[in-house]
Amino acid sequence: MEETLPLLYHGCKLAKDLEKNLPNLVNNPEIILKSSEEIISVFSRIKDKISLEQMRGIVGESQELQQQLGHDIDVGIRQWLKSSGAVLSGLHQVTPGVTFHEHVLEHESTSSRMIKGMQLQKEEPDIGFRDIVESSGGRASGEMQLLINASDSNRILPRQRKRKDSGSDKIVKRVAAPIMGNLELPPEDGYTWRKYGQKEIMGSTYPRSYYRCTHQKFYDCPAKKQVQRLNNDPFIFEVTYRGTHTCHMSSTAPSAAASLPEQGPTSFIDTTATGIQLQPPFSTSLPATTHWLSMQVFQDLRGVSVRSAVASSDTEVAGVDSRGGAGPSAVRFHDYQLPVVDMADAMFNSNSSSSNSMDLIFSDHKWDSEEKKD
DNA sequence: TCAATTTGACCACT
DNA sequence: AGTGGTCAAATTGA
Repeated sequence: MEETLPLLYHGCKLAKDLEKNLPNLVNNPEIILKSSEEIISVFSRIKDKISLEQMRGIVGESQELQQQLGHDIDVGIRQWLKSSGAVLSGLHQVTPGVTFHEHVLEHESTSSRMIKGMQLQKEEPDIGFRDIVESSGGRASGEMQLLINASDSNRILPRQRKRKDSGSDKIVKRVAAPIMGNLELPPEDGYTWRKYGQKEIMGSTYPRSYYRCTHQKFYDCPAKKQVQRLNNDPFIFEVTYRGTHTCHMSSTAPSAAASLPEQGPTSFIDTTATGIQLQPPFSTSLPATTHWLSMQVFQDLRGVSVRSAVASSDTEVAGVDSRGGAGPSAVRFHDYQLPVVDMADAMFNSNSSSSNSMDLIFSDHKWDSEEKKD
């Protein structure tokens, strides 16, 4: 963990340098792109390291340094949030996200699968969730099919139920609860989900919630997820993903998302003719006309999520959801992501002389080389 | 009015 | 028989 702190400072310095030189780089998108990629790479490494440390912490090691790091970042982020009008409330101790992957093996009991299949993310700088999924031979979600026993087919049933999907891959993630807003709500992951059930689980203090993709009806999207709080830490959600989103594949589908939750934090910046388009680490179900900047990098660092105070472009979060921000899902979405204009303004708006947002974010740190230029 | 959530019941699975 | 996943009617809210 000790080595993470200098890395974090390094990443912050890179971001600050970019901000400082931005006026000179307006006509050099290539340099901006390269610099941005470098920043992302650094923070990605930090995230991986912290996730690994967090995993170790869960199994018993000290989290003092993480808390110290978290405090340092948290102070700056809180100031920034205040400056950008975000609502801050209910701050509590959170633990940065821990990523697991479970490749389910057949003919094993659920509990044994949970233990045997769980893989700690490798401590390699740039390995993403996608790598883990692919290397484990993840299968398509088409396996989530309706199976009816031959003997059952003769029975007169009031309704047909899908067979429990015990054989398909599932991905288990542990994510920190949002530190703001409704703590009862599960963390957002960029997709819109519809809750279809809740169940008390034996041995669990908290009930398990069942969600399926909002677009299941229209696009036959089989993606599902289960969300459950941990017994010993109610601020950590264990999210189990099943099935792969197919809703974004349809030409008429509302999203053109390229990466799935299962495919992990392959964050990148895509500069387009219209400006900067940032790809949320856990994909997006956003229409192409909406540009968002995920706060995942910060959330993964500290378990921080942000409620956007700006409502522009907030409709059609899922494209099909004509109710836009009316539904709880959409509301939760805003707990998680910011419109890119806000974040871009915060990070790159060199004209904001009165309030330098980047300085607010990292105000508690002394930069090792340069003082802030007025 | 319509979509999302809640919740009791049903049913697959072990 | 117990547990967990899903269904669907009822309820809620915009």
